[in-house]
Amino acid sequence: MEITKSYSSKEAENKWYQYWLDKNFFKSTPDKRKPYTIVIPPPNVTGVLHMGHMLNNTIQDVLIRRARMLGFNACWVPGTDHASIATEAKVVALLKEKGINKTDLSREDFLKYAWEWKEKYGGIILEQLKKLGASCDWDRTRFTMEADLSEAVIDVFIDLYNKKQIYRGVRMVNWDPQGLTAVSDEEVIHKETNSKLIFVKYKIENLNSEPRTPNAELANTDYIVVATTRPETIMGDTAVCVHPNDERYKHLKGKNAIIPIVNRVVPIIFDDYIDLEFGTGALKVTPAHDINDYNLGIKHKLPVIDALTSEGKISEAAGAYVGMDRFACRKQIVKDLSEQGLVEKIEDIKNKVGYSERTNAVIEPRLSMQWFLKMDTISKPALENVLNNNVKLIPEKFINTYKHWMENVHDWCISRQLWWGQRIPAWHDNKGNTIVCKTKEEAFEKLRTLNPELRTENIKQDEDVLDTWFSSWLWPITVFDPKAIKTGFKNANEDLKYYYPTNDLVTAPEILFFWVARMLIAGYEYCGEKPFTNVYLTGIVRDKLGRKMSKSLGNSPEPLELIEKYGADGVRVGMLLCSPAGNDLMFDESHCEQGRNFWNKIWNAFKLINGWEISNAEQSLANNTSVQWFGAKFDEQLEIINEHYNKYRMSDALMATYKLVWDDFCAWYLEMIKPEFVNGKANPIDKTTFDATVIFLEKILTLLHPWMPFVTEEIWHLIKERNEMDCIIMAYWPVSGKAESDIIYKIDVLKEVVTSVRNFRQQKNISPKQKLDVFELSKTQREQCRLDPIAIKLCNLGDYKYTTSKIENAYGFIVRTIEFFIPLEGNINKEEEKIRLSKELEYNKGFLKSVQIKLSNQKFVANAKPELIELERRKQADAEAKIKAIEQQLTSL
RNA sequence: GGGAGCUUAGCUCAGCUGGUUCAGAGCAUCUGCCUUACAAGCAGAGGGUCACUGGUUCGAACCCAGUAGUUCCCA
Repeated sequence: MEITKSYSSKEAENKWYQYWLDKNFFKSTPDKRKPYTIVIPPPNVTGVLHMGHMLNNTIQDVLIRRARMLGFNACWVPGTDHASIATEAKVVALLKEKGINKTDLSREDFLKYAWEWKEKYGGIILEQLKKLGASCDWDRTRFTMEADLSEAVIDVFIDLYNKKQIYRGVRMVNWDPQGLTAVSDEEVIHKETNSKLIFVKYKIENLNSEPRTPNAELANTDYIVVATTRPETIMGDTAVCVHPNDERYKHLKGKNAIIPIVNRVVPIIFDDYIDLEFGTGALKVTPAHDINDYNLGIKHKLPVIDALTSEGKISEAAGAYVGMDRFACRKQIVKDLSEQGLVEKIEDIKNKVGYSERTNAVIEPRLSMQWFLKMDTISKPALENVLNNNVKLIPEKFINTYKHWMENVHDWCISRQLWWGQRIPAWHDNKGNTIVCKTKEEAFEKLRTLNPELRTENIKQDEDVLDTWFSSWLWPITVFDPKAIKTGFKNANEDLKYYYPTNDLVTAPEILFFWVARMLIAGYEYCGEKPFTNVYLTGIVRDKLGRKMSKSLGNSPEPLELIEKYGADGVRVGMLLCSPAGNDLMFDESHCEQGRNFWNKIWNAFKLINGWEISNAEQSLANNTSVQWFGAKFDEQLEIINEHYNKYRMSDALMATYKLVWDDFCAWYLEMIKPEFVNGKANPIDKTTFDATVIFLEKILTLLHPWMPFVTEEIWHLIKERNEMDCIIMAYWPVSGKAESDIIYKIDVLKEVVTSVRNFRQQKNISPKQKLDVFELSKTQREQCRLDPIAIKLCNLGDYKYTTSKIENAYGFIVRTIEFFIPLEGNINKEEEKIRLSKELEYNKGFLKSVQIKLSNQKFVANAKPELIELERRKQADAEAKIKAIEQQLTSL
């Protein structure tokens, strides 16, 4: 077959991906084989492929392709989640461009737009994954908001409500004033921020009429100074709090303070919650706007004044600055207080401020009515089964973090004030009754027993939708059988019973709690079984400077452009070469370049083999040896590679494969058997060796396939004509024979001899074309002489000879304990040789000494394992022999 | 403030049960080669006080304690 000079990745990628689809190779249906299952972490439906996805999905594809080759029924389920906040924000923005306000639309109309948007733009990312080579069963593609998955979510809500695990209450929540919704604790990112700490004077009511406390300095003032970073909430203050043991403020017991600006009188309260060291030791208490103040407020029965609106503006209740934005107000109020002489000083401080993960708006603690899931009991199995290793986190270091979180888990705020999502199945009547059930009709029946005059138009469904994670925590169940929530796991469909629990989950540590922990919870709750066995946590993709790659920083390469440039295979290899599990990876394009160079190398190896002419000549002893050696080497490395896979050491598995192919196969094996050129024409190769080599090539291609699916498939089909279903994607993973270590050892020695000769050439500046003779000092002609022709070929030797005595005027070197000579008259600089040999002698003497020290140490001999002592003895003997040889060479100079 | 992890060659990382002079790999660098598969390549070479200080041990990159730097998680 005519082979193109270079491999066209783009052409091959399109061709083979389509071919795999056409032949349904990604498809999985339950059968007699053992399943191997992965559910994709559903990317956000609004998302586009970024480097994190590339890493994550490449790993999944490597695992699934290898499992397929190992003979498992491999099933990788793709899909997307509906991402309430992100999607709603996108749709709102799009509508705004058209001049439409969300508030002008009915819920139904808005959802119509949202679905339109989803159909048109959603799920681009799944198409992009195909470019990467992802072998998902696309027929199984799921979306968290499709009808039956949504129904499962609603069923879960009702079920948990009936089990009294879900409750509704007024709580302090993390409010996103831009997204106009509550977000969960996990969606708040705390960032260190430079802030101003304002010291504000609060006047004390009627202090002057009382006798002054003489020994307290501060008591001489008629005000108390409060330090705050949030002066705009002053209007919501309902107390000032100090520590009961604080000498500075003892005289203020029973007094009131006057809130500046609004001149409201509030009590001064005493509580040991106060940190004496922070600020002035006096705290303004704003129950509506700080969780700690809220708790203080409950304890001291303080009123709550909500001074901010949902949009983060000053509310009517504040009584001043009404309608002003919270940050504008902060500036204005400092200015106004200064003018009134009420600001004592302003300090710069660093504090942590919460930002919304979705909108990046500063989170506002806010009191509101929300739905919560109790986490204390329901989360127990999810913790236990990680601690007892039923579910493995890889790497293990994440168990600590996981344990800590699960032991201190907070109730989960599951309601969101949005429209895009599953609407909470709760129904409220006009008398304040609430019923949780699926339909309005059902709600009517139930509510009427509480409220006999009820009319249907007085029933309103709860306005909120559920947190997106409240859908995706069911993902490993509902992708297979959405009805299983209702029917129970025992009556689940064949798919769920076959594929569940899944095998591996590959995801980012960032969502260990958001998602992984909650899937475990749901899995145990609804299937009585874990949803997956292994959780492989990838690192975060960072740039060379260690910054997280992000759109806003603009430091992320465009994944599809990388694929264009280096081929999907090159990018896959590039990503995985530097990605230890659980550790971040510093991505650099040069890794992709290395990946591309790698497929190029394989392509060329194929081209070489493919170009050979075949003869019927008998196989030479040298070729026979070479074939035997690579067979053994392959088996040896295959076991190592399998071991790396089993321990999820992906980059180690890749590197071992890389070295087997590049070093052992290309650099050594092919050079050993490569036919020589005579008169400008390559000799033919004997058929036995050729056939063995093609089998080796096929075997290394199978090892490479999970990493580089496209180039391996391309070469697979160029090797020979194949049946249309005979594709490498479905080929069997090689089985390791018993690696024959004897031949490996012998070739290792040979390699050292070859390297020594090459080194000699380099040092002496002898052209590779000039033939040299090598003498091995040997009492007997050893059996190893079958290797000699290989050495002759690899070093371009005139001859490989044996000698029983030393050769004068020759360059000498020692491999293991064998002495070699390269005679080269007039070209040996004795002084140089002496220096070189002396260095070697010195090294070996040092080595011998360290061994002797060990062996003469009574405690070592008494405590160390016998094999170890035996090893040390052998080392001693070898070193002594080597020293003797070097000394003899030195004297002969 | 509480907790966890990390620190090994210029860079990115291995080093699994403490035991070869154990200090490794890949990339990068340097030197010599356009040797009819591959310059996206071949052949060689250099490069490190294993963060620091103590301790345990016959023996420590590895175990323990402390210090520094750094990252992450939680509040």
